Amino acid sequence: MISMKDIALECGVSVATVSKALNGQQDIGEETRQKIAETAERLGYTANSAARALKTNKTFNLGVLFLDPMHGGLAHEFFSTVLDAIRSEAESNGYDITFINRGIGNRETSYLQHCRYRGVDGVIIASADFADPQIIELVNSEIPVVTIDHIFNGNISIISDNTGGMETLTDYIISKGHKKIAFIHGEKTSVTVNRLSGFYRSCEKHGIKIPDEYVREGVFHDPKTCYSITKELLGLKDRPTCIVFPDDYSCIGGINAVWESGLRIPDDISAAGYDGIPLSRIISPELTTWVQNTTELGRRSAARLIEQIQKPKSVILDREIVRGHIQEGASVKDISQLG
Amino acid sequence: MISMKDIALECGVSVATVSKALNGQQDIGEETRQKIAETAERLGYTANSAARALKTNKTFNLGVLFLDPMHGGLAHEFFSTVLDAIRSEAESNGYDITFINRGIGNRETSYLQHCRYRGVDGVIIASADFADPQIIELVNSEIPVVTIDHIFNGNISIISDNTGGMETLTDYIISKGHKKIAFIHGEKTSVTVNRLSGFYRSCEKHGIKIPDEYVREGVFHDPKTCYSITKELLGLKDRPTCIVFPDDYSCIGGINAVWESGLRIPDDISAAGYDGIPLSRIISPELTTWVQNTTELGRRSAARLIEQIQKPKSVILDREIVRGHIQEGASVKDISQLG
DNA sequence: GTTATGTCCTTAATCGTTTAAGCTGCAGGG
DNA sequence: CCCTGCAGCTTAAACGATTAAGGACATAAC
Repeated sequence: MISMKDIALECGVSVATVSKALNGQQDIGEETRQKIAETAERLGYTANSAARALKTNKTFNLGVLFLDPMHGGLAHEFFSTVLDAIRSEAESNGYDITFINRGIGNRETSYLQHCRYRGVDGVIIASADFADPQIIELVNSEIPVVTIDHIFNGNISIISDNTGGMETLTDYIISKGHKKIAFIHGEKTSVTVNRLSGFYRSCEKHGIKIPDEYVREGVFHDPKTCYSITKELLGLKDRPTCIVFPDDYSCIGGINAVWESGLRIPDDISAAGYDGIPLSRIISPELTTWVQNTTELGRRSAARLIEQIQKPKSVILDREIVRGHIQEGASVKDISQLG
Repeated sequence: MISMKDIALECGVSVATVSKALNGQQDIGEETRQKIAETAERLGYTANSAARALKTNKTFNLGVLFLDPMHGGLAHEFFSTVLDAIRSEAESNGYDITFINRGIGNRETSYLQHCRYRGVDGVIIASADFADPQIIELVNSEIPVVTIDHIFNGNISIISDNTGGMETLTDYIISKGHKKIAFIHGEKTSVTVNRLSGFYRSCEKHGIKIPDEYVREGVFHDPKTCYSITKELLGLKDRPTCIVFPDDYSCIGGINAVWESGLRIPDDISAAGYDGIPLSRIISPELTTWVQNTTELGRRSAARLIEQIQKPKSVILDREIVRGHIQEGASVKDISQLG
C-alpha cells in the first residue's frame, strides 16, 4: 500500500509536508502542493483511516443501533428506508456507518463497549428496547446520540409525529362518515401511546365515543395477529365500519380475514394502515394510510448527529418532529353520503 | 479513554505484557495475567480497533456492496434478509460490516479506494452492476471478494440455484396440469438468464412448447410493469393458464391486473412468484413460489469470506450453490383433474 | 561449578498519520 | 547593514497497539 512516506520520498519532501498539502493546510507552497497532489494521484495513494483515527480520535463512522422489538428488522420497509436515508446522508458527509451489537470478537460486551472499540463519532438509535440498561448506559455516555421515535431528556431526538399523524388519519376516516372505528394498536411503546392519544383526541373532537371492545392490542408488523383480532372484531354484535391497523404490513392479515368472512373492502368494511410503505400503494384497493416521512426521519437524524459531532457547542434543539402526510386510498369508503 | 498504558501503570508491568496477557499469549505468568485481566475490567478498558488495525493490518471489518440494479434496495425483502444473514454471521465471528460506496469525505473515488481507505479485510458484493469497470477493478484487486449470484472466475461465488429453482417451480406448475405458461422475467442479468434456462428446460422435458408471445421482459421488483404486461397477456387470443412473475413483489401488480379484469386467482388463471419472501405467505391466496434460501446465501457468503481471509491458502472451492425449496400455494390451481 | 533450559518479563521498533514547534532564507523596513 | 516578519518547509512526538528480540532469574543437567 502506498503511504505518505512514498509520496514524500518521491517528491523529496517530508511526510509532514505531504500530510499538510493533502489536507489543504495553508503553509504549503502552491508548487509543492501541486506536485504532491499529482504524485499521490499517480502512485494511487489512499489515506489510511485507521492511522488517521488513531491520531485524531475521529473515525468518520456513525454507529447505528437497529434492534428489533418491532419484528421484521431490516425487512421492515419502514426501517429499511430510514436506514437507507441515514446511510445516504451519512455518505454525503463522508461518514460510513457501523451496526452496533453487543459482541466484539467472541466476547460478549455492551453496546457502549462496541462503540468505543470502533471509535464511532456518534450513534443513531433507530430501534431498540429503550428500557434496556445497556441502552441507557449508551445514551448517558460521552458519545453523541440521536434517538429516533423516542425521547431521552438532554439528547437529540428525531420523532415522527405519531400523535398528529394518527389524529389526522382518524379525522379523515371520520370525515368519510365513519363513527364505529376499531383500533388495533401495536405493543405498548411510546409510539403506540402517542398514536392512541391521537386517535382518541380526534374521536373526542368529533364527539365520537369508542367502545372499549373496539380497541385491541395487536403486534407490529404481524399479519397473523391482526388476522385473528380482525376476525374477532367482525364477530361483534355491533361491528365496526372501519378498522385501523398497527401498520400497513400487519393490515394485510386483517384484509385476509375480511375476505375470508365473505366481506369486501371497502364495500362492507373499511381498513386503514399506518406507515405508508410502498406496499400500501401496490395492493388493491390502495390503502388509506398515514405516510411517515421515513426519508426525512433518517436524513435528519444523521444530519443532526453530524452537526452535533462537528460543532458540539451549537445550541441543541433537542427534539425535532417530522411530519408525514395522509394517503387517501380506496380502502376507506365514503359512507357519509348514505346519511 | 483507558488504554493499555493505564493498565500497565496500575499493575507495574510493561505495556507489552498487558497486550500479551489480554491476547492470551503463552509467555505470561498466570498470576500476572489474572491481575491484568482484573485491572482491565475494573478500569473499564476497551481495545482501540484503530490502533490494532494500524499495527496488524486487520480491521475485522467486512465491506458490503449493495447497489441496486434490482430496485428497492434495502427495502427489497430478498436483499434485506441476505444482508441480515451476512451481518449476523459476521458478528458472530467478530466482524463488523461497512457499506461500500464511491465517496470518501466529499471526494468521489472508487469502490476499491473506499475499501482500502477503511481497510476492510474482504468484501461481499451482494448486488451491483457486475459489468461496471469499478466492480471489475475491485474483484481483481488484492482484497478478498465473494460475490453473490454472479460468477467471476477465480473468485468465490455463492449463488442461488436459479436454474434448478425455476426448473423445479415449472415442473410443479406443469404437474398441476398447466401447459400454457407465460413467463415474465426481469432484466437480462445472469440471474434472469439462468431462470429462463431452467424454465425452458422444464418445458422441453415435458414436451411443452412455449410461444414467444408468452415470454416477456419485465422489471424486477416492479409491480407496475408486471401489471401492464399481465394485462397484455390476458388480452391474448390464446390466454395462458398460468403466469410466472419475476418475483413475489412484482407479482402483486400482476394479481391486481387479474382482479381488475374481473378474473380470479387461481380459479381463472394461476400465478407464481419467485423469492419466497414473507409477503408471499401473507397474501391471499398464498403464493406458489420458489423460496430462495436467503439466510443461507448471506450466511455462507460471510462464512466463506471470513474463511478466505483467515486462511488464504485453503483450497478454494470457488463456487457454492445454495438451493431453496418450493412453496406450494393456492395461487396455482390443479387443473390436471379437468383433463 | 558451569552450562543449558525455560519462564516471564522488558525493550524498542513499528504501523501511517497529524500537529505543535522550530528552523531557514528571503524580502522589506528602518 | 541589521532586524523583523513571513512563507514554507522540517523535526519530532504522539496516538494505542503488536511483536521480534533480548534480558534476568531460577531450575535442572552434567
